[in-house]
Amino acid sequence: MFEKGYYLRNEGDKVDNLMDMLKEKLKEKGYKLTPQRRATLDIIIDNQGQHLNTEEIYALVKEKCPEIGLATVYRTLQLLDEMQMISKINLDDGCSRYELNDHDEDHQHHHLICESCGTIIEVELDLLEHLEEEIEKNHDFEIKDHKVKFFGICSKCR
Amino acid sequence: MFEKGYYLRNEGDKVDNLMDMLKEKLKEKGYKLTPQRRATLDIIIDNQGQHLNTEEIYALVKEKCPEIGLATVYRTLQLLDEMQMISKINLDDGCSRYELNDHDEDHQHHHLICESCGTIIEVELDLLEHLEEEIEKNHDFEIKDHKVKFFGICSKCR
DNA sequence: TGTTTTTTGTCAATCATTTCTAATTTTTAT
DNA sequence: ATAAAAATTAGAAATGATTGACAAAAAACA
Ligand SMILES: [Zn+2]
Ligand SMILES: [Zn+2]
Ligand SMILES: [Zn+2]
Ligand SMILES: [Zn+2]
Repeated sequence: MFEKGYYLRNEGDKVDNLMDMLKEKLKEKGYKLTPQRRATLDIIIDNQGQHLNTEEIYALVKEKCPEIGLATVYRTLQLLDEMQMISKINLDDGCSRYELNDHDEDHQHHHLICESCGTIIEVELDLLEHLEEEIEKNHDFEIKDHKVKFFGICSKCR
Repeated sequence: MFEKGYYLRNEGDKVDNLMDMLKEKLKEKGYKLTPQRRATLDIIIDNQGQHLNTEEIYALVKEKCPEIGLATVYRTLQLLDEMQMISKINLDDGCSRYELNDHDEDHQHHHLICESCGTIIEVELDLLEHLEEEIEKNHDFEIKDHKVKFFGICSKCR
């Protein structure tokens, strides 16, 4: 179900694997894996689960790659999104956030957002697949992707 | 399950009903139902199902209320959202869109967005309630609201 | 090596949204 | 009713995330 070579043997392999995946995807479109692009993906991998926004990513990338420009980070994030390495998340807080894509198709996750403290809890929703089948039948609509957010109050805030 | 007086006898009653509802909600918070606020809600009611953005709403409101300023429309939409008369929709097209809330709690709808032609299809998802119960148990998270979007290709675009 | 293509950094422009301010309307107190 | 206080508004300016322009740098090509 997944390309050969993408099974991980240990944690260290993970970055290499994702980087190789990116390299391949870029090559398909005639793009190159530059140090800036490498550094940006590195930061997102290192901060998995963090839902960083562009400025935060920029600040972190700058530590390893001080000459990088903000526009490059914007361009790179857009590219990584197109290559489906990352996903853009909108929390209605006035900026775009990003997270590493889970390349295991069985485990797409979604977000519980606490309206009190802002905490983001990740939740896996396999159940949504049944819903999708139903919708595809009823509306003759071919579903490619979905975004689901739940708003409420987390356990700490009660 | 719903306050007395909010059952509709005919179509004409609908606007009055929603307007009364708004008036009450505003009064609770010490706000007033001004002509500008009235005109803005009117337009949203008249264009139910349209998912208008702020500029579009501004243009339509201006026809009936030419002296209104764009900033007032922004403020009013924010207020109507707070009062839960309307909902903000984000389709990642660079602007906020709004739609009238369905005040029948059994029929919250969600959106199928065609990635080819941009058509928005509305779909009712009662099934999501089971999911919510599950999540509330598993994550000890009190769900107040949710936003669900499905992306794909509509029947016309295939 | 010289030429072309891609990518980058800087800086300016864009554009949705918010803030500021003085004027207007509404409410409240006298 | 009249004056002071509070809320709301229009219009202009400011903000802030994102994008575009462009010349320089890096990489691929011949
Ligand atoms: Zn919380
Ligand atoms: Zn996440
Ligand atoms: Zn379509
Ligand atoms: Zn809708």
